[in-house]
Amino acid sequence: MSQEMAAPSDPPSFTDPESPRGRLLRQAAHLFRDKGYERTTVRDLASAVGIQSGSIFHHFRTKEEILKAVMREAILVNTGRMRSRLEAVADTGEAVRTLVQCELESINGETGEAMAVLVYEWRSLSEASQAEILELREVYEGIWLDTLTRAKSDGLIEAEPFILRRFLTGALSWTITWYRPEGDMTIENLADHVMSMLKIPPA
Amino acid sequence: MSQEMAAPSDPPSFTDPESPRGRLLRQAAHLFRDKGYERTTVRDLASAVGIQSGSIFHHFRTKEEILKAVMREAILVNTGRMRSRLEAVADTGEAVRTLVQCELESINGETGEAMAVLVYEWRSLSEASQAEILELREVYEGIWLDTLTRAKSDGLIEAEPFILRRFLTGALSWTITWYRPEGDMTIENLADHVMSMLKIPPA
DNA sequence: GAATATACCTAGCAAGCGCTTGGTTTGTAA
DNA sequence: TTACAAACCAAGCGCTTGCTAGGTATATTC
Repeated sequence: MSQEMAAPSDPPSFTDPESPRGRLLRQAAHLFRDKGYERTTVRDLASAVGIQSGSIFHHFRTKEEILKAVMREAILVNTGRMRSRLEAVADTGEAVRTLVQCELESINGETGEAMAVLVYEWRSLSEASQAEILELREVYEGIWLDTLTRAKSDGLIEAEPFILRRFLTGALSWTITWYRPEGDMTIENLADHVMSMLKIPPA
Repeated sequence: MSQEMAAPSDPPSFTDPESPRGRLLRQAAHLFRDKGYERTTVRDLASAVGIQSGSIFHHFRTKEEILKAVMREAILVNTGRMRSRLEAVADTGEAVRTLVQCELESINGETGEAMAVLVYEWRSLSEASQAEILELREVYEGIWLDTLTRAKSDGLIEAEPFILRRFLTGALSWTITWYRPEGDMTIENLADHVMSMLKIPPA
């Protein structure tokens, strides 16, 4: 006789990538990015990790919860990395560059698929989940806005921090559609291009 | 006794917005943008235009063909408008500004919903349809690239036209997520911000 | 006034979907 | 050895989906 234990949902921290849950999240990010959330079935996801479709629901209560978890962990990882990189930086111009570089890495590095899912599959979240994820995003955006505001009062940039951040969000996130890390151009080169567009001189 | 006539697919030109097909396309753009293509059912679309779900297939052979038509007409309309506006412009800097302004209007004006669908629902097209739409996009992108290349050889911009165009694509298309035409900022203001970021002086 | 085309309706099929249920296997630790 | 939880399987339910079939109403054209 077996008893039902509710599938766990929001762990306090990151998921171990080698755990069954971690492998599931990685494959989910890949499939959701590749085919879109709605066009990815739980059967697709299950066979990608080599289990039966029903077994998914031992790890997550619903399909949507998988999507939410993918987004959640992506933001948490990238907010954390941004924070720790900023600690080593005093100069404001250098701080802006650090943020640009971090965001390019988020988008084009290991968490890239999850970040793309975050942008493209937003509407597939319920309103409750959207609010939950939005809260995490606001922490991330707060760091950006603080830094840009400092750059403005230091006279490094002319534009409104709000508007500049929005142009940057678009320009940087769009790199996922065309930038190929295996090509000639490095992420550092990319960041250089951005910085020269912003008229901020190298530190 | 009724005989089957295949539903029409690609008309030579634009669809009359007042025709049943036109109304369907407008509602489709709206719903696809609002809820996403996959989450919009033919029943949703039918009831939005006030007909039965089966009647949709009198006008389009498949649901995907509706998506394709939405994208097709959006590109055609905007390529046409861009072309005609450029005719009145000689100065290269002014030409760049015209393109920026046109694209902002495409994204935030009447065709905005269709343009958003073009960006967000790309993966819902079959490969064959993707190729078809890509051909139309390449005409549009050709105009951009010609103009930016001219601006570069005139010394107006420093960046590679290819890369600059990509940054611009991202930054401009992202405006749909935050810019509100009914607010204080006009599209001209927005274009001004972009031009100042590109260091191109007013004509 | 017969023929034809357009625009729609009613009813429903076949397939695919997320998810549930009840159970088995495997690993860990007392 | 027994106890127990985590990880998974096999089967399938109930519902929604895109789409089809066969028919009707109305307007236009010859």
